[in-house]
Amino acid sequence: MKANDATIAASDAASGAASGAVSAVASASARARSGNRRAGRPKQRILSRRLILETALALIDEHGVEGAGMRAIAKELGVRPSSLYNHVGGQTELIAGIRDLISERIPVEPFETLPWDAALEQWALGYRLAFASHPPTIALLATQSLASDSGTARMYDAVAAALVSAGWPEERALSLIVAVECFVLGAALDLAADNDMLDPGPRSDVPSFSGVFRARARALAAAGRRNADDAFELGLRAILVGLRAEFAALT
Amino acid sequence: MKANDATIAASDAASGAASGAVSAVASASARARSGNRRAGRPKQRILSRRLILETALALIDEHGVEGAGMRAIAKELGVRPSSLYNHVGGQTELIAGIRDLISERIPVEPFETLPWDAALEQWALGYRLAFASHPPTIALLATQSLASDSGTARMYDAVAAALVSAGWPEERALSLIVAVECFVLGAALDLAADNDMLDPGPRSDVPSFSGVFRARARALAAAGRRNADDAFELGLRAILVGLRAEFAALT
DNA sequence: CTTGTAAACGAACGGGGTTCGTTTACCGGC
DNA sequence: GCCGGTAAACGAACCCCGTTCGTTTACAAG
Repeated sequence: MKANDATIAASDAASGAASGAVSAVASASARARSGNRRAGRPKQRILSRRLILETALALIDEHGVEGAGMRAIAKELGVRPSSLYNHVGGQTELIAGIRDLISERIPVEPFETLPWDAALEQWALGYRLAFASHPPTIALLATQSLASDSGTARMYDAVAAALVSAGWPEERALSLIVAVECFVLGAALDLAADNDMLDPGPRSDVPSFSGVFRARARALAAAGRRNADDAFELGLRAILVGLRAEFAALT
Repeated sequence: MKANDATIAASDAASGAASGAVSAVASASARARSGNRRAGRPKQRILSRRLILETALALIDEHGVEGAGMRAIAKELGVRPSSLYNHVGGQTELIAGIRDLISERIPVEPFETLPWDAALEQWALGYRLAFASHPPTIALLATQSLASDSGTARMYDAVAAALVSAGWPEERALSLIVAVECFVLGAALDLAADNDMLDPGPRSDVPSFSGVFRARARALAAAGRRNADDAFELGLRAILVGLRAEFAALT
């Protein structure tokens, strides 16, 4: 027993009576409660794996990947960091969970109705968009293996089934998927970077680079388009043209 | 003055006399000296910016990106962490330096002799290879802006000059470069991942995925090729086919 | 010889992920 | 209806990290 138990119990009783007033700032997703909670299992569950993952994702979107550490998530949920470990195994497992959360939002329905090449295009667009909404996760996704990542596996399954039934040989389908995925992930990284991350500035030792940079900036500004989008569309179109040619050469 | 100054001085004198025996494990690149060095400027320089960067890169290659922190670099060099800050501004600057080190090794000579499409292919191969040798840096590179990154800018300059003089419109050259780069970086990430990171294992809920995974594994094992290489070659070929078509449509 | 600066050390600081023991609530069996 | 086991919170550590700051020494310039 510690000396300040009385104080804690008192403050907890107060928060129990007037909890509405104390946690008045509670937002749509459970916000931090300023009143301390005393040790022991709470009367009603506070955390869940799902809630933790979604809070983490929200924090990433708000403050970037540095603002979404274990301690930050706990703070956002009005909880001690150690409590999180009752629901998730650790940070790497948490990251895997977040990735799954995002992967599930990539639509694969196009493969059910469209021809393989058009569906592939839609898939690439959706894939990039899903991660574009959460830029900082891309590096994490890319870094970490997705061994038992069920959501992502299911996505691959849908794509693979469509490609095979469209006529692609079984042993080539996965490389095709991975190739497109490489481009999409690279494009997502590009999207996460600063829009003028390539700006050579006033340097004079790279005239050709400065020239094409400014020429593109002018052209895209006139059309009201973003740099990254232009490159993505160009690349995706090129890949699809090439894949169609490859497919035609199969028969 | 602290209480244990005598001890430190004594141990230092000993290492001065028998330093050869103490640091017998010194490898080709300066390895850690086990004998303590006393405070104060050393008689001959120990560190330099270049040495730190190269040590960091070597450590990344050996132990991955987690084994290449400030403290680890210092240990490898037989130096205290704080000493590094006399030569590099911090970790982010250090990462930028490493990236520059790698970028400089991507050959751009092909653009001087080959036609634009063949040169682009060689460039992509060299680009991927340069980062493939240092997998963990890819995520770092992708994460961090390369504003005043001179080495990389010079690389872009060479590529841009060749494309424009080959007939590509100035305002499209950069998007072309970025598109190819997206694919290459994505492929490099793929290369950094586990070779069987996609292995669905014994799951039964993703039959098509399991099917194409095993079919590819069998086919590539028979041919003695790596998964990532197959996808990269397929994708690069496709992109080049598409870009040639785009180029032909220009005129 | 003095003075300034460069380059090392060593002790801290703040913040991160994680672990472990404690406390309390609930749930299922005697 | 008690009673033990388990779940879920707390809180206090632990160790690692990047970084800063003051100190100490070597050397070079006036």
